[in-house]
Amino acid sequence: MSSKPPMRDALVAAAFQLFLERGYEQTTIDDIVALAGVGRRSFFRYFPSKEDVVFPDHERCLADMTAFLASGGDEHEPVGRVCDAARLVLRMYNENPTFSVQRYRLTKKVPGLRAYELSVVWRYERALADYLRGRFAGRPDGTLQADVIAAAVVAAHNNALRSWLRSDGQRDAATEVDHALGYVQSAFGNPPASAAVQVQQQPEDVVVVVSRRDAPLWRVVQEIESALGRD
Amino acid sequence: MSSKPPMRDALVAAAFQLFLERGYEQTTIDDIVALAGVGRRSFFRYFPSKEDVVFPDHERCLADMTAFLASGGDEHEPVGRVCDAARLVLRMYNENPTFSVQRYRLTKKVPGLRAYELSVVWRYERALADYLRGRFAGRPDGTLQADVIAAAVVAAHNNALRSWLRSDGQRDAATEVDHALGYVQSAFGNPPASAAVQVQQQPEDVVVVVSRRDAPLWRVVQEIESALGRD
DNA sequence: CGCCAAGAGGGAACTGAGTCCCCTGAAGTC
DNA sequence: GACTTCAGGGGACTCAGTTCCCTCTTGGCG
Repeated sequence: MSSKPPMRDALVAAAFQLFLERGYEQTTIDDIVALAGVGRRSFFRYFPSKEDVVFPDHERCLADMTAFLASGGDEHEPVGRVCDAARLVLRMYNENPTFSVQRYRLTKKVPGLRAYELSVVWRYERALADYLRGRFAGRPDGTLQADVIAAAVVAAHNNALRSWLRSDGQRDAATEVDHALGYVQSAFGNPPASAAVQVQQQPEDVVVVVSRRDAPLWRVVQEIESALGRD
Repeated sequence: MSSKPPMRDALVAAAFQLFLERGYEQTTIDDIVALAGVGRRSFFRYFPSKEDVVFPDHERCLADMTAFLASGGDEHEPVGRVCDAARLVLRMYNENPTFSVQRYRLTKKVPGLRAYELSVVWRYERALADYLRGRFAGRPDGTLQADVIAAAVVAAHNNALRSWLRSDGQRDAATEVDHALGYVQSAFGNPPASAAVQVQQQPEDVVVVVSRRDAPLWRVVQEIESALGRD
């Protein structure tokens, strides 16, 4: 277990105090280190850039997510797995709601912080997409499907997250995210593994597909694709 | 028609020459303006930041996209509409393939440029999502669906775009993008136009779809979706 | 006890992006 | 011909981020 450096927390606290009372761009690194009572050099020891102090826990969360995805679990369904990985991010936000809401207000106002947040979110999305690419290896459009599903999961997660943040943490974050991710799973298939689909090929350039009405759409599409003989 | 300032183009040319021969971070603004034979102040007249010179045409393209989406077209199906909007971006890349490939190599290497590109892509995604939010107004999960579909369209577009850029522009960009967007439409869409598909509903919770083998997949999916009674 | 190695923290100078203010000169316009 | 206007330039300034080197502690070991 790594011991928590109090200096790092002191810098975050000092930074947010100044950001909130005078604005992000109006606060210099020197202001922060002066308030924290440390040297300017020490700031950059803990945070590689000024933006990083606004997202002090994302590095750890990203490591958690990659560890979660790397830790096997290949018996689970891939889309559900990345949805669970996305829930890890929500959990981090939920651990410190007031801080998350303050940061949300900040990033909403400052374009530079919005841009930085995008690069953070992008790394999460890459982690999910890379995992799905591994699981989809061999499928015809494996990387395409992996990228699209990862983007959809992140978008759904962020939609719910932001709606929760806008409510000042009043509503239930987990419920909102579950609902949003449910939409993605319904679109890309949370297969109940059974999926009763029968395919018969007939002559004359015609394909007949017989499907149970409640079969997941993606499963039907998969069968049609192979029946049509697309690469 | 706005007259094209040659100075702007000269700055882009000088910048890329130096970026390619010595690297992005190793090139200062002073190097660029010295090579272009203009004053340092003039650089920032045309480009608000050093990153902007790498994406000189995205501002115009984003304006084109918002104009396209704002210009009615509400008789068209929403998902197909945003797919067409995404194709505008591809068209811009395709207008200058060698430049696009050079820029791709650059952004792939320089983290700062990758981050900046994300903020550019994000603005496209917001434009698509805002349009869809308008079209989906009133639906239960309208904004959720809009955000997710916009993200999926952008991800599919970028997947195909990058695969084309990696091939040095050898493969056909339009074909790749059409295929990628077709996947998204098959997951979310109910698209337009013709295809020889017959649908018969039978009792007993079963659907039979008869399709010509060369029918476009998205069209088949559309018929299945409506046959299955999905909203 | 003295010595040394290592590492946390600090200070000062430097680079380079981006901003501000004001100057110059070359058009038009009346 | 005086006046405005505006693209362009020059130079000083701020601030983020880097580099180099210093100090102080800590702790191990002879």
